[in-house]
Amino acid sequence: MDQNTDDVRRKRPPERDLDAMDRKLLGVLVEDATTSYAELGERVGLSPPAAHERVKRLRRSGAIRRVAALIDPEAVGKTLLAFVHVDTTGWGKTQALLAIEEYPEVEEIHSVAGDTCMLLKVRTESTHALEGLLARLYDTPGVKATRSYVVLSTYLERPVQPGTTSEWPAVVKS
Amino acid sequence: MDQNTDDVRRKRPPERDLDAMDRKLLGVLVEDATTSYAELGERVGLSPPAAHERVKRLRRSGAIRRVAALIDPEAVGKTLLAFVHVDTTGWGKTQALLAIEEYPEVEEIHSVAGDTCMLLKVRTESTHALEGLLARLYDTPGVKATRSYVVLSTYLERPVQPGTTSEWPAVVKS
DNA sequence: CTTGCTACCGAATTTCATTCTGCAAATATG
DNA sequence: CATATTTGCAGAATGAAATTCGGTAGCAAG
Repeated sequence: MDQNTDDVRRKRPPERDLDAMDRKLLGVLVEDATTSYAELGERVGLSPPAAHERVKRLRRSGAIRRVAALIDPEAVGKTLLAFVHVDTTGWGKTQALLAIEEYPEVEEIHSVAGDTCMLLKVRTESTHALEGLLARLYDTPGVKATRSYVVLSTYLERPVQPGTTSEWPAVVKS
Repeated sequence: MDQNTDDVRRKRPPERDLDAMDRKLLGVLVEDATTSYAELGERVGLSPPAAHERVKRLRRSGAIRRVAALIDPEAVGKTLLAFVHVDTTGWGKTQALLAIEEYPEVEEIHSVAGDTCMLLKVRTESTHALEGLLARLYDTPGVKATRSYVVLSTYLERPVQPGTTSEWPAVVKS
């Protein structure tokens, strides 16, 4: 086998679909990724090495993007959360978008269908800092207008859930 | 000095402010929480036990809420993301809110200031599933109206960042 | 029936998290 | 100013966990 440097993962995406066992593993790891493989295996009915093997595959396949420490925004002074709708002059990878990506207060950037173009999730230390961000936005070429929704309380905020088997009964058989 | 029951850290929240070193540690752990303490220490200029000690404190103090596996939504079939504005009849911990919290598609619930009451971030497998969720919302007591913004592309999506020292020069001296 | 492959288990190995023991600087105390 | 007291850290020792290593059962293809 010549092949370029034993580069194993010749095909990333088609790494087979997730089965119920994978979902269970993801369910545990989403809640607490520090769970030992011993306990992990016990929780889903697998030996530690088997659990490890599957988790390794989930990481390689990209189903698990990464493992991250989730920070309390308050602890780092980010006390203000807001959603900002932005109207721009163009679509796609515009100059405005490239600029906005660099702003550290911005956590999310989506283009949306509706009466606006872009939707930002931003976190700042104060209303004053938010004003500063908005000022920068209006100075950004391509930004026409913005509309902000300041969050008063957050009742729920959780990462992507794996979902249960019962949720996808209508799978396309192809 | 009477000591109240050896209770060391008598107060959880005021566990001292984060210094630059803590920020650096958080910066690394937000990107990859599987980093070993050896490498972690090397990256920030600390011995493995010292790094461990500080991270332990960050966990205890709540600055690190938890460590989680971040899942690729596509991998679990959640191909559709939308933000849903909801107008309700009341405020705060209403009956509607309690019901919505149970919907597995809902990732975030915020109450916001603006021309709406609540803002949801929801992820479903299809437009059809979104319709199902909206139907459930309208059946929920207290829900008056909804307005949805369907996400076409996501350009940026990252967890809470620790921020750099240079970002808070205007700290209140008290 | 044989071969090749996949997913698993139990045991062995190695790596790393965690603990322990001073030590030094900072801070408080007299 | 001198002396306790505390805090944060490094190096070594310990223990637990990740990871590796055969070996086996189930299954599809030849």
